[in-house]
Amino acid sequence: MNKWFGLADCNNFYVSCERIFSLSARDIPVVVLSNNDGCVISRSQEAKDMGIEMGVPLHKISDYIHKKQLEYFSSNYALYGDISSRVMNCLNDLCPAVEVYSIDEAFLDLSIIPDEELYDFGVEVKHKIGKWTKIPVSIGIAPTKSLAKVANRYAKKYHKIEGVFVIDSKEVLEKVLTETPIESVWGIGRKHGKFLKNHNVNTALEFTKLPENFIRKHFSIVGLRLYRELKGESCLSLTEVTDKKKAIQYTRSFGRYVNTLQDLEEALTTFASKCAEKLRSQQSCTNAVSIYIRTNPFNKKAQFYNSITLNFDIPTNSTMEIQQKVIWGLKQIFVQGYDYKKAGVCVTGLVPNDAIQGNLFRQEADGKSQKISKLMDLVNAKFGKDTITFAVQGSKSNWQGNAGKISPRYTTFWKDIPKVE
DNA sequence: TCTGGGGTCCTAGGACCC
DNA sequence: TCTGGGGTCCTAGGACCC
Repeated sequence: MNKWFGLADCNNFYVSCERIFSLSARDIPVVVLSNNDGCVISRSQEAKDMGIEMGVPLHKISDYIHKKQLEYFSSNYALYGDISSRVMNCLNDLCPAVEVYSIDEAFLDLSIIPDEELYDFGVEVKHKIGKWTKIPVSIGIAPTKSLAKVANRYAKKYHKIEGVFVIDSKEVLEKVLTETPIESVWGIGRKHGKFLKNHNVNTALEFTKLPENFIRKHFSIVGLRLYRELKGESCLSLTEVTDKKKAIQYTRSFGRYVNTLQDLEEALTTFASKCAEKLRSQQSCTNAVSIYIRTNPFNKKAQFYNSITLNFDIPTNSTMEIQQKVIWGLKQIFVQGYDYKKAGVCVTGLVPNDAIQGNLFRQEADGKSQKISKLMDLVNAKFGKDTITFAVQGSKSNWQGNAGKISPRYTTFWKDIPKVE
């Protein structure tokens, strides 16, 4: 039996989510912006055709917006997360095995599908997902994960109508690799792309023709695996169960400049609380918390960056304990006189709740703050996020980011559910 | 005026031990 | 004062991903 991997990838995912509910967004070019309405992170096909690049800042496309040639949305992760899980549920219903790879992508194990039925199977999956969720999906199918990625890109680029492409012969493989620029191969980033081009390697095919010694010499084990996968040898298997996260962070740019210790403290304790919530939801505790604050590198004013990492005697996921460390740490790194633009909290050294080593020299971690955290989770789950927060987190008004045009939480918040009248 | 956020994996190098 | 080699663990930083 041959091994077959599929890669299902939602087209222009965030824009497609917005278009489910916003009829007016269906007929004109649309983009979705990053947090804080900073830059473009998703584009409709029409927006791509206009020449709008991924990652351009809002102010560079404001002309189009003023002239009403382009519509934009602030990002709405509650919506995208919910639509994503619907798409993934469909894939789980339709496919033998699924690995959710990102919010808009999943690898499929299609080895049990007979070779001659792969293409039709892909088309069927695509149609059903379109029908059930209204999200357009492209599917690439090939003998390795890396080649399924290549096939997917090829489907999007050259077979838009059907949206499915199978690499099922040596001839097809050669043709597709010839037409795949090296820098668009999964795992080849900017640095490696440049290096390869300097060595006259411009396509994926040329990469596979390099001698193995060259790969070993200039790339890590990751590059070697990619090399073999592109030649058709499967090195990456499907992983269906996702491990717990090994680090959790929460960082944000501020909506305006912040220069007081108090505002930074409000922001960082809010971020700390988000990290603690995420820790509890995956039943982990953290050994250390890092925080940083920084000015805006894009302006010409004096720049400042500082960070600190603090360890816990006993791993914790209590909001209060993490906040206390953060407040103490901030006092160490804060310097008056700068315009701060961004800050972040990161918890690392995560361990499962049930594997915590006690510290002989300290009493069992304060059970009270654990109980308070749990209670807050319950209340916030029932009445909506941030129903209860700690006073130290303040009112957010001085630092919270901009989200000028966020769509309603159509599918995850009772008040926002569309009504049919 | 206005430029995102959250991850993973790998490697090199230092500290430490025997 | 000189002097070896092998191993582990941890961390910082790089590269990449979506």
